[in-house]
Amino acid sequence: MRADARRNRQRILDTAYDVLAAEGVGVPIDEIARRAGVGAGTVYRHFPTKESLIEAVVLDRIHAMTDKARSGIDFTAFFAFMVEAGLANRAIADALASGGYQIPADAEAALNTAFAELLQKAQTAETIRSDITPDDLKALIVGCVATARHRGDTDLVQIVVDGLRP
Amino acid sequence: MRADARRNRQRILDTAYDVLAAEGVGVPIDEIARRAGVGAGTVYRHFPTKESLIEAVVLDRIHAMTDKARSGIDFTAFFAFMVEAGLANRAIADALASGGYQIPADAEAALNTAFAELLQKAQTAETIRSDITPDDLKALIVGCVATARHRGDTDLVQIVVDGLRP
DNA sequence: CGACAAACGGGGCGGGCGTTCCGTATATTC
DNA sequence: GAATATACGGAACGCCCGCCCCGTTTGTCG
Repeated sequence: MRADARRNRQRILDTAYDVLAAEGVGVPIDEIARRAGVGAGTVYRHFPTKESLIEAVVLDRIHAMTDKARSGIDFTAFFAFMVEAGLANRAIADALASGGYQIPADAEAALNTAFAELLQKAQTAETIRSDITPDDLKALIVGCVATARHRGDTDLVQIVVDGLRP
Repeated sequence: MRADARRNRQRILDTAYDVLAAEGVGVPIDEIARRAGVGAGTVYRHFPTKESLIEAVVLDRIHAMTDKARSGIDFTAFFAFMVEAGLANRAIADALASGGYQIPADAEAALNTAFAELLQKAQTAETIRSDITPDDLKALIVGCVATARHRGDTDLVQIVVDGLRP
């Protein structure tokens, strides 16, 4: 692979990350190309469809979330972290909420596992109600992101966390 | 106004209600026109823009919500009713969540007042934490709709309601 | 029934956006 | 430095959708 090609690929990824986080998945490819200082054709050479570009960007965030869940973080803090991530990154929120973009199965499975372990630990420690499932939590996070976006802050997340106590 | 014009106007409104509820605001006007059995031109004669048609449909729902709030309903039931309404009607959910479509000021004010009174009563009766504002509640409803849509049911709403107790 | 205004329908226009194409430029190799 | 493969940019294409236009139809009224 030529050096300029590799450089451009990285520039596109970095720019796409910023623009998608700020604007969400509705942003035109031309806009990402313009801000990255390349032509639209160059974007399409590296990522065959718009969807594949978004997938590449989202995948990186999924990995970050998985790492966070495995880092020994406390459950409540992780919940807050996820909501912050959704609030800061419209593309992530869209991808999680609508399910329109499918994440590679192994990456999603890894996140799910790390996620379930964290929940299990919190339930064993009786911090969280035992009748909550990982799927429940994902749905609640999606809801908290919507709430936080509507309000502009994450203050109300505490209410949901309170409701999760045994 | 000619009889056929009035009939068509009503058909368009009824159809738009169904289609918007099912598909959300992204649905093309042509689709609404087709299902109503009229041409697109006819839709635009009655409603000068797409936005004005959506507004007309949403306004009707706002009135229904206001009536419900004034009906002496119990707070928790009203909360559930609002979430159900958002779940059943994507256009309502979009309109509430994004704020992209502005509702006539008097209709919105009436809903807000009825809403605040209901909350006030619940707080006086010590059913709901006293530090919650009407705006907080609206944001939480938006979040519950997102959660419910993601899950397909409203089971998790109880968690938020639990978190609202004093 | 006839005349006229009102309403209808759907083809068409314009703008936006995803995607492709190709003439040009540049990195690499010898 | 020449030859070649690789990559670049942005014009162009096709599709979708909101909105408009106008020839045709239909309701209304004397």
